Amino acid sequence: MKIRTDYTCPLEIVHDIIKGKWKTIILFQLKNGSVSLSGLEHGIEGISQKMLLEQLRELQQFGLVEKKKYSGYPLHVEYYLSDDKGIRMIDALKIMQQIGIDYMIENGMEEELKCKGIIRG
Amino acid sequence: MKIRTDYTCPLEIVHDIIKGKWKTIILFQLKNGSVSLSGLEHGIEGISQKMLLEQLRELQQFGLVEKKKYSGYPLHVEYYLSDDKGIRMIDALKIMQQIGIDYMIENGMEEELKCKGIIRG
DNA sequence: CCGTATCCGATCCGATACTG
DNA sequence: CAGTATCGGATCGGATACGG
Repeated sequence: MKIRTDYTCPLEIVHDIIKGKWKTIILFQLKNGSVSLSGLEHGIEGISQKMLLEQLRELQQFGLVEKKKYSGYPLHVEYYLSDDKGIRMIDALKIMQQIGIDYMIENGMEEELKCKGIIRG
Repeated sequence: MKIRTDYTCPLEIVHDIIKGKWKTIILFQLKNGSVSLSGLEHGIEGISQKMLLEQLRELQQFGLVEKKKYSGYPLHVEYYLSDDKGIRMIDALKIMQQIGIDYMIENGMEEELKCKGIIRG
């Protein structure tokens, strides 16, 4: 993805930052600290390596995620949220997640939440 | 759009709620009170009527937006944010908007913001 | 003014194969 | 373990025409 330089509205950027099937999930996976690529791949059910890397690259370009490489073999990198934009995006996503939880409860999908340990049974 | 009933993760819902090019912008247009369809169409540059109606319908299905019809001619309806999910989504979007503003400032797009009156020049 | 339907190009994303 | 490249089906979104 080529990053645009002609945004005229902050919400356009917001859309580009979070669009796609996986970005919000990837960000949430990072909210408790840095994770390796394979850790993310393992933690996110159904994602392909291609999508994971592609979306991580975009999140880095927008300054929400950073990467640290450790030298030596086997290769090892860690992805983590940036102090400013990344952390604040989590704050916003937590509000949205609660909206999603409410929606699930209102629409009879409470059991799935209990299974995942998101709410108490 | 057929609404799913098999969500297993609240963030999936979040994604469905905000996905698409226009949803965040539509929600923001409603943050100061109810607006008619034509008002929205006028206020959102570049949106087609088809997309506007389609996205409004989805936002209603997720419980973020509600609609009131006034009888009489010419036909008149007003769209507005729901007290619970709609308002809270705006809280989240405001945080995200600020991230977008920061991004624009950091990347030399400050002038556009001043033109729109989002920040002071 | 409000809302629906269809056509069609652009984009997204999953599968797969390959490199360092 | 980390990352790139390509192909093809599914979905998105703009234009346009039509109906209440």
